[in-house]
Amino acid sequence: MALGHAIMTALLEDDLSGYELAKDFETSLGFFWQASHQQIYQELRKLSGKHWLNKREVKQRGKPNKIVYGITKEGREALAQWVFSTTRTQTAKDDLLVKLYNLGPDNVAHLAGEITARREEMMQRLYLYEKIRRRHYAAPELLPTRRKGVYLALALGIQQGEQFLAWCDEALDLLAKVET
Amino acid sequence: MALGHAIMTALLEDDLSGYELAKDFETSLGFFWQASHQQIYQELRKLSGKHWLNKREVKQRGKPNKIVYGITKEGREALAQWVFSTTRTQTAKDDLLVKLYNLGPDNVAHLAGEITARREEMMQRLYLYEKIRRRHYAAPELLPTRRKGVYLALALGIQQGEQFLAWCDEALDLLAKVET
DNA sequence: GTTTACTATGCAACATATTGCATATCAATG
DNA sequence: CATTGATATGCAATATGTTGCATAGTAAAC
Repeated sequence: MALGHAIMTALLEDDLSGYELAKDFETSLGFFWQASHQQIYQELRKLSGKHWLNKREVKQRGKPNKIVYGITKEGREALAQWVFSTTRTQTAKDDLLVKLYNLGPDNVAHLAGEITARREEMMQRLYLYEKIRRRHYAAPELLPTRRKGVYLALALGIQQGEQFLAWCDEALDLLAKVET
Repeated sequence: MALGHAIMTALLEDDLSGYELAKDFETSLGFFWQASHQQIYQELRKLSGKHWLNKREVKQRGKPNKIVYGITKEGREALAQWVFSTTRTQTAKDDLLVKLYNLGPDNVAHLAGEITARREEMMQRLYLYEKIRRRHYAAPELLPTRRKGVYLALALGIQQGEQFLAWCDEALDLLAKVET
């Protein structure tokens, strides 16, 4: 049950509501783990049922009230234990690559379009993550331990992202020479 | 329903049984799309129910008989259409990165171990994929169109893999300096 | 003052994926 | 001749994830 652990990880430093978590999962930790709000709300109820999270309602002005969750001592312990569990190697599924196996004169243009769109998307993500790195992770060796872990995740995201951009260029180049 | 399309893609050139598909999905196309045999058998029945695949039993000596599936004309058409469907951006979930967010003096050693194991795994995959590239995709520009697509998928796998190795080294280096 | 957008949470149905088990043939090992 | 391992397919239960919809408050735009 990794989603639960991802959520608890996100709650290590700040207490957050489901809505805020869902937004976070679109950025930051969400670079490595995505989840929709439906999943998050369900999981939050499960986790607080296990007493791994506690909740409290926060009244707001100008906005609907929210339910803010925090990680409990039991939660922290469960999370710490989970880190030691053996992880099955990641899944890594990507429609685009399956589609590429079906490359043909009729769909080159479409696939080139998809690759271009992905490239754009990745550029935007990279911009965001580079900004975070420059601001908070400029000197990784000097960071407190936990932050070093976050830095490494970020570094992988950035490096893979840059790699992906280079691949997009190579792919678009090759596709441009395909006869339609 | 991308699993079905991945299966049909695998059947584009050869007719295969569920068992053979499951093995294939551990290598080659499985680099980009993984599925267990249970999933594959179920999906095969669904697909032949839709007449996108046909099946025939093949009697074997020294082994149990097998059911071999082939893609039908309707299947090819559905697959060709699917390529034009818009793909939601990939999910990309990885426990290891979530775990890294939990880096601490108590678990550095364990996480370094996990990274080392991943590195090993990737080395083996890379060896396999480099071999395939050298043998079949040495001159990408000269390949027939469909093969160019396969080449690009392979190239991405290789490049991301090499990138990952470099990251592992960086990570292990940084983790080695963490006080336990 | 009505529409649009953002905040905030939730249900229900369905699709997909995982886990554990069951079955059966045959080859090779010991 | 009993065990192990590879081939080959399948069921059932559970877990996880997606899609579509519903509700409701408030702010800002038009």
